[in-house]
Amino acid sequence: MMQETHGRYNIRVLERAIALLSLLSDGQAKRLPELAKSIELSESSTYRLLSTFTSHDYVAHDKREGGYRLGLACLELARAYQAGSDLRQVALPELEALRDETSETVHLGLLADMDVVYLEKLPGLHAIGIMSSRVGGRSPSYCTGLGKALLAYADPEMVKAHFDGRPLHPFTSNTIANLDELIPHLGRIKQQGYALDMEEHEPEVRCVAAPVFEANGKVVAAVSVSGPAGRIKSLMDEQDLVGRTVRASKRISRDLGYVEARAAGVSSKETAHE
Amino acid sequence: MMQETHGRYNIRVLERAIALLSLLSDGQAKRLPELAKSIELSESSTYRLLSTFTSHDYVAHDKREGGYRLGLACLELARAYQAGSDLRQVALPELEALRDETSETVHLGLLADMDVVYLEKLPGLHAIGIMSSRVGGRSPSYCTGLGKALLAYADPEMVKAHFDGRPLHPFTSNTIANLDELIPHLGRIKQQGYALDMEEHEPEVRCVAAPVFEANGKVVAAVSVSGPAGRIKSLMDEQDLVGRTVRASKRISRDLGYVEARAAGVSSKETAHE
DNA sequence: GCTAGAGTTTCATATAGTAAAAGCCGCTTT
DNA sequence: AAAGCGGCTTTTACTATATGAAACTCTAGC
Repeated sequence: MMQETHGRYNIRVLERAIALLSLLSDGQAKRLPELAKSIELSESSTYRLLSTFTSHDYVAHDKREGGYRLGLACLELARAYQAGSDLRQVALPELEALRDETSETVHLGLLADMDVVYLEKLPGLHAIGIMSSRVGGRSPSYCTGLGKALLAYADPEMVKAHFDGRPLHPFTSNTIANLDELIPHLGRIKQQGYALDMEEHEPEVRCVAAPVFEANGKVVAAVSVSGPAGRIKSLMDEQDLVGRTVRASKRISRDLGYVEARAAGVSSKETAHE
Repeated sequence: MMQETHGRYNIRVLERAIALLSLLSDGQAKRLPELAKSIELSESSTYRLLSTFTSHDYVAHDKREGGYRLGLACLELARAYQAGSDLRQVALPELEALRDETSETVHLGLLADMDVVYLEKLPGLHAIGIMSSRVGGRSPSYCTGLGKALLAYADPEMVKAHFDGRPLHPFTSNTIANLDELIPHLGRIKQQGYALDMEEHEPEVRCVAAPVFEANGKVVAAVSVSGPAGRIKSLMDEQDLVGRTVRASKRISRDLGYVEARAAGVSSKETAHE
């Protein structure tokens, strides 16, 4: 009657159970009393939640240093999620081709709560451990190639509403840390059909990104190629990196059932480009 | 009073909720009536479970083809699990070094229900998409390098009990598909400290694997290098692949706090080899 | 050996998950 | 079109079951 966490007719215990998983999602082992306090539940009840999770390996009790952590079943869930993802299945061959063409790191990502979440990462040949992104991990959207490509096609009102008031942290001197600048910038990205990240998140790292459309015409994901500023610049100048990236994203879109230019009037207003 | 699913004092709803996730873990989208039938719950209650999961993105409702799938939160959980895993953190640099030395695919895995589960995979330079293993995925243990290295150090009674009666599928003509052969074979692996997979799971694919010990002396994982039979043979003959693999696994063990030869009598019987 | 703090179990009570039933789409069928 | 169907959503009344308090165990530290 006060804290309407989410949804409308959800099951309480499950909500709390999920809250527990979220608490454990920072990777730190946590003790029972702390967890109980955090989800505002008695220790005995919290114990039973953890216990249930533990017997299914979603949570593990760390004998060594005490406390609870996430368990192996979490990994297995993710593999299952990926196995069931049409998008990933369809995109993978194109991503591999793009990586092979460029030798740079290729990402597939989507927007979740206005953050970028990485769905797939194919490390470039030279970039073994240097890129910090991880599949399932998040990055800010307003200052990354993937993020901007996705924001450009999101509902502008939603974008404004989300970032309004929220400070845009200027990671580098190139970061567009101002909503009034960002909005028209996104407009331009939508016009041209691709986004660039000119060292806006990390110095010396640049990136080219393009949106992926699903059959209903919505943008569901984006593809990017990123690497050291110098090499990305060369690839853009000499190898048509932008074109390659856009073409890869279009092939994925096509394989998802998207048809680019719907010709005549099936319904009244389609492809309302600008 | 009849079906004691697991544990002793677990929370019913959570058990059912977890059962739902398991059902969805084959990647196929499933419809409400089917799910309800499978977990033996009314559709309305099943709906509320799914609904709760959905509002937290653990489950997604597939508009296109109908039915429910796993959601994005599953991916994010896995990333969190990996972030919190000491083992993975410690092992990663060594795995990278091993991959760079050999240019072949390197795996880190552990035993779960007598199967191998992959914790990490670093694809070899030449083996882009050819190896089917995925992080979080499973493989049989009795016919893989990782699996045999792990089984060799597991409780022999457990191993026997698990495989007894269960047919060992002969994937290739080299597969040890017989428990009476397998047990002594595992004994030899334990003696020599490493395992070989001589095309026992897939033809033309060989593998060298070695166990990783944690501080308390238990084997928690294993490391492997695998690739095409010819290249693996060359690496073994000319580059001491076995030695490299064993040394990498020992470095990881050391970094986990394991001390190889405990000298004098702390307790009565330590390092009870054989 | 004693204390403290984490983890575990028990039990009575009321909360909250349950099934049934009815309503709501978006299909296909007639 | 209208009717029928199947998957999904919402409501309601009932009671199974999750809950907190309290008692208990276990380990580690003083």
